[in-house]
Amino acid sequence: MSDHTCPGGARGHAPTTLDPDMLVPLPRAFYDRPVLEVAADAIGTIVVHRSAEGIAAGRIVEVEAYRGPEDLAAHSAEGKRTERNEAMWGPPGHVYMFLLYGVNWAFNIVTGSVGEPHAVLVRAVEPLPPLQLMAERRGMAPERGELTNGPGKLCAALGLDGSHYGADLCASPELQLALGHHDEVGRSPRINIDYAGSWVAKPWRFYERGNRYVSVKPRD
DNA sequence: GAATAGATTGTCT
DNA sequence: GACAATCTATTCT
Repeated sequence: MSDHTCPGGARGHAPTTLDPDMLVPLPRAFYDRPVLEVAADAIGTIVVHRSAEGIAAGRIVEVEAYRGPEDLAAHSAEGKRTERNEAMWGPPGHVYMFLLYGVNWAFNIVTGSVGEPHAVLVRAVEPLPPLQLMAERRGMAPERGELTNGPGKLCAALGLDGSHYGADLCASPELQLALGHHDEVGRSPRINIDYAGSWVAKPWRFYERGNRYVSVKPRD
Protein backbone atom coordinates (compact mmCIF):
# COMPACT_ATOMS: atom_id res chain seq x y z
CA MET A 1 0.00 0.00 0.00
CA SER A 2 3.02 2.24 0.42
CA ASP A 3 6.77 2.11 0.59
CA HIS A 4 6.93 2.36 4.35
CA THR A 5 7.07 -1.38 4.92
CA CYS A 6 8.25 -4.42 3.03
CA PRO A 7 9.35 -2.89 -0.26
CA GLY A 8 9.40 -6.35 -1.78
CA GLY A 9 12.59 -7.67 -0.29
CA ALA A 10 12.82 -9.88 2.78
CA ARG A 11 9.44 -11.30 3.70
CA GLY A 12 7.98 -13.08 6.64
CA HIS A 13 10.96 -13.46 8.88
CA ALA A 14 11.44 -11.53 12.07
CA PRO A 15 15.01 -10.85 13.07
CA THR A 16 16.30 -13.57 15.33
CA THR A 17 18.00 -11.06 17.57
CA LEU A 18 17.00 -7.54 18.45
CA ASP A 19 19.51 -4.79 17.92
CA PRO A 20 17.87 -1.58 19.15
CA ASP A 21 20.50 0.56 17.47
CA MET A 22 19.48 -0.79 14.07
CA LEU A 23 15.86 0.25 14.50
CA VAL A 24 14.72 3.28 12.53
CA PRO A 25 11.77 5.14 14.08
CA LEU A 26 8.98 5.82 11.61
CA PRO A 27 8.60 9.49 10.63
CA ARG A 28 5.57 11.61 11.47
CA ALA A 29 4.45 11.36 7.86
CA PHE A 30 3.79 7.65 8.34
CA TYR A 31 0.99 8.43 10.80
CA ASP A 32 -0.34 11.53 9.05
CA ARG A 33 -2.37 9.54 6.53
CA PRO A 34 -5.81 7.89 6.31
CA VAL A 35 -6.25 5.43 9.15
CA LEU A 36 -6.89 2.43 6.87
CA GLU A 37 -3.57 2.99 5.11
CA VAL A 38 -1.68 3.36 8.37
CA ALA A 39 -3.35 0.24 9.75
CA ALA A 40 -2.37 -1.84 6.73
CA ASP A 41 1.20 -0.52 6.76
CA ALA A 42 1.56 -0.96 10.51
CA ILE A 43 1.69 -4.72 10.00
CA GLY A 44 5.33 -5.75 10.31
CA THR A 45 6.49 -2.63 12.13
CA ILE A 46 8.26 -3.06 15.45
CA VAL A 47 7.13 -1.69 18.80
CA VAL A 48 10.06 -1.02 21.11
CA HIS A 49 9.69 -0.15 24.78
CA ARG A 50 12.71 0.69 26.88
CA SER A 51 12.17 0.88 30.63
CA ALA A 52 14.07 0.51 33.87
CA GLU A 53 13.28 -3.20 33.70
CA GLY A 54 14.93 -3.53 30.31
CA ILE A 55 13.98 -3.54 26.65
CA ALA A 56 11.00 -5.31 25.15
CA ALA A 57 9.89 -5.40 21.55
CA GLY A 58 7.38 -7.02 19.25
CA ARG A 59 6.57 -7.09 15.55
CA ILE A 60 2.98 -6.02 14.86
CA VAL A 61 0.97 -8.82 13.25
CA GLU A 62 -2.62 -7.71 13.89
CA VAL A 63 -4.32 -4.30 14.09
CA GLU A 64 -7.75 -2.71 13.74
CA ALA A 65 -8.67 0.71 12.33
CA TYR A 66 -11.14 2.95 14.16
CA ARG A 67 -12.44 5.98 12.29
CA GLY A 68 -14.67 8.32 14.23
CA PRO A 69 -16.91 10.19 14.14
CA GLU A 70 -18.80 8.13 11.55
CA ASP A 71 -17.51 4.74 12.73
CA LEU A 72 -19.90 3.58 15.45
CA ALA A 73 -17.33 1.12 16.79
CA ALA A 74 -14.88 3.90 17.66
CA HIS A 75 -14.68 5.54 21.05
CA SER A 76 -15.01 8.79 19.11
CA ALA A 77 -18.28 7.64 17.47
CA GLU A 78 -20.66 10.47 16.66
CA GLY A 79 -18.03 13.00 17.61
CA LYS A 80 -17.94 12.01 21.25
CA ARG A 81 -14.97 13.77 22.84
CA THR A 82 -14.12 13.03 26.46
CA GLU A 83 -11.13 13.04 28.73
CA ARG A 84 -10.59 9.36 28.02
CA ASN A 85 -10.48 9.60 24.21
CA GLU A 86 -8.86 13.04 23.98
CA ALA A 87 -5.68 11.56 22.50
CA MET A 88 -7.65 10.30 19.47
CA TRP A 89 -8.33 13.92 18.55
CA GLY A 90 -4.72 15.00 18.85
CA PRO A 91 -1.75 14.91 16.47
CA PRO A 92 -0.73 11.74 14.59
CA GLY A 93 2.01 9.53 15.94
CA HIS A 94 0.91 9.81 19.54
CA VAL A 95 -0.36 6.99 21.74
CA TYR A 96 -3.92 6.39 22.93
CA MET A 97 -4.12 4.00 25.88
CA PHE A 98 -7.35 2.84 27.47
CA LEU A 99 -8.42 0.31 30.06
CA LEU A 100 -10.69 -2.57 29.14
CA TYR A 101 -12.98 -4.33 31.57
CA GLY A 102 -11.08 -2.77 34.42
CA VAL A 103 -8.16 -5.12 33.93
CA ASN A 104 -6.47 -4.90 30.53
CA TRP A 105 -4.74 -1.98 28.85
CA ALA A 106 -4.97 -1.45 25.10
CA PHE A 107 -2.34 0.26 22.92
CA ASN A 108 -3.47 2.49 20.06
CA ILE A 109 -1.67 4.65 17.50
CA VAL A 110 -3.29 7.98 16.62
CA THR A 111 -3.44 8.74 12.90
CA GLY A 112 -4.63 11.54 10.61
CA SER A 113 -4.74 15.25 11.24
CA VAL A 114 -5.52 17.04 14.48
CA GLY A 115 -9.30 17.00 14.87
CA GLU A 116 -9.72 13.66 13.08
CA PRO A 117 -10.42 11.16 15.87
CA HIS A 118 -8.85 8.15 14.17
CA ALA A 119 -6.66 5.45 15.70
CA VAL A 120 -5.17 2.01 15.09
CA LEU A 121 -5.63 -0.59 17.83
CA VAL A 122 -2.68 -2.97 18.07
CA ARG A 123 -4.24 -6.38 18.73
CA ALA A 124 -1.19 -8.65 18.53
CA VAL A 125 2.56 -8.61 18.11
CA GLU A 126 5.15 -11.32 17.54
CA PRO A 127 7.52 -11.11 20.50
CA LEU A 128 11.16 -10.48 19.56
CA PRO A 129 14.09 -11.82 21.55
CA PRO A 130 15.05 -11.46 24.29
CA LEU A 131 11.79 -12.91 25.57
CA GLN A 132 12.67 -13.28 29.24
CA LEU A 133 11.37 -9.92 30.46
CA MET A 134 8.09 -10.31 28.57
CA ALA A 135 7.65 -13.84 29.88
CA GLU A 136 8.23 -12.62 33.43
CA ARG A 137 5.69 -9.85 33.06
CA ARG A 138 3.15 -12.36 31.72
CA GLY A 139 4.02 -14.99 34.29
CA MET A 140 4.40 -17.75 31.73
CA ALA A 141 6.94 -19.59 29.63
CA PRO A 142 7.58 -18.02 26.20
CA GLU A 143 7.17 -21.40 24.50
CA ARG A 144 3.44 -21.25 25.08
CA GLY A 145 3.18 -18.68 22.32
CA GLU A 146 0.66 -16.61 24.25
CA LEU A 147 2.90 -13.79 25.38
CA THR A 148 1.48 -11.16 23.04
CA ASN A 149 -1.47 -12.61 21.07
CA GLY A 150 -4.10 -10.12 22.22
CA PRO A 151 -4.49 -6.39 22.97
CA GLY A 152 -4.24 -6.77 26.74
CA LYS A 153 -1.57 -9.42 26.60
CA LEU A 154 0.83 -7.38 24.47
CA CYS A 155 0.47 -4.39 26.77
CA ALA A 156 1.28 -6.54 29.77
CA ALA A 157 4.26 -8.15 28.03
CA LEU A 158 5.69 -4.91 26.70
CA GLY A 159 5.05 -3.07 29.96
CA LEU A 160 2.62 -0.53 28.47
CA ASP A 161 -0.06 1.08 30.63
CA GLY A 162 -1.80 4.36 31.37
CA SER A 163 1.49 6.10 32.03
CA HIS A 164 2.11 6.01 28.27
CA TYR A 165 -1.08 7.89 27.43
CA GLY A 166 -0.33 10.59 24.86
CA ALA A 167 3.31 9.58 24.35
CA ASP A 168 4.83 10.71 21.05
CA LEU A 169 6.17 7.72 19.09
CA CYS A 170 8.30 10.08 17.01
CA ALA A 171 9.94 11.81 19.97
CA SER A 172 9.85 9.50 22.98
CA PRO A 173 13.17 7.87 23.85
CA GLU A 174 11.23 5.21 25.70
CA LEU A 175 8.57 4.11 23.24
CA GLN A 176 9.00 3.88 19.48
CA LEU A 177 7.67 2.26 16.35
CA ALA A 178 10.29 1.14 13.86
CA LEU A 179 10.45 -0.05 10.27
CA GLY A 180 10.07 -3.79 9.78
CA HIS A 181 9.07 -6.47 7.31
CA HIS A 182 5.89 -8.42 6.88
CA ASP A 183 4.34 -11.32 5.05
CA GLU A 184 1.07 -11.27 3.13
CA VAL A 185 -1.60 -9.18 4.83
CA GLY A 186 -5.19 -10.40 5.23
CA ARG A 187 -8.33 -8.48 6.23
CA SER A 188 -11.42 -9.35 8.21
CA PRO A 189 -14.16 -7.70 10.27
CA ARG A 190 -13.12 -6.32 13.64
CA ILE A 191 -13.38 -8.29 16.85
CA ASN A 192 -15.90 -7.76 19.66
CA ILE A 193 -17.69 -4.68 18.38
CA ASP A 194 -21.18 -6.16 18.23
CA TYR A 195 -22.66 -2.86 19.39
CA ALA A 196 -21.58 -1.02 16.22
CA GLY A 197 -24.54 -1.73 13.93
CA SER A 198 -23.69 -1.78 10.24
CA TRP A 199 -20.06 -1.00 11.02
CA VAL A 200 -19.56 -4.49 12.45
CA ALA A 201 -19.02 -5.94 8.99
CA LYS A 202 -16.35 -3.51 7.76
CA PRO A 203 -13.11 -5.41 7.03
CA TRP A 204 -11.01 -3.10 9.13
CA ARG A 205 -8.93 -5.71 10.90
CA PHE A 206 -5.55 -6.32 9.25
CA TYR A 207 -3.30 -9.27 10.06
CA GLU A 208 -0.31 -11.18 8.78
CA ARG A 209 -1.50 -14.40 7.14
CA GLY A 210 -0.40 -17.56 8.86
CA ASN A 211 1.17 -15.86 11.86
CA ARG A 212 0.64 -17.84 15.05
CA TYR A 213 0.36 -14.74 17.21
CA VAL A 214 -2.78 -13.36 15.52
CA SER A 215 -5.30 -13.28 18.37
CA VAL A 216 -8.52 -14.57 16.78
CA LYS A 217 -8.10 -17.13 14.01
CA PRO A 218 -9.15 -15.71 10.64
CA ARG A 219 -11.13 -17.85 8.17
CA ASP A 220 -8.29 -18.19 5.74
C1' DG B 1 -11.29 -27.06 20.21
C1' DA B 2 -15.50 -24.53 21.85
C1' DA B 3 -18.40 -22.51 25.17
C1' DT B 4 -19.10 -20.39 29.58
C1' DA B 5 -18.55 -17.55 33.71
C1' DG B 6 -16.13 -14.40 36.61
C1' DA B 7 -12.80 -10.82 37.33
C1' DT B 8 -12.45 -5.77 38.14
C1' DT B 9 -12.53 -0.49 37.65
C1' DG B 10 -12.47 3.85 35.04
C1' DT B 11 -15.71 6.25 32.41
C1' DC B 12 -20.00 7.86 30.93
C1' DT B 13 -25.24 8.48 31.48
C1' DG C 1 -25.62 2.05 37.87
C1' DA C 2 -24.31 -0.01 33.49
C1' DC C 3 -20.99 -1.30 30.69
C1' DA C 4 -16.57 -2.15 28.17
C1' DA C 5 -12.03 -2.44 21.11
C1' DT C 6 -10.46 -8.62 27.25
C1' DC C 7 -8.22 -12.54 29.71
C1' DT C 8 -8.23 -16.67 32.31
C1' DA C 9 -9.72 -20.86 34.30
C1' DT C 10 -12.94 -24.28 33.97
C1' DT C 11 -16.01 -27.42 31.89
C1' DC C 12 -17.50 -29.49 28.63
C1' DT C 13 -17.19 -32.25 23.72
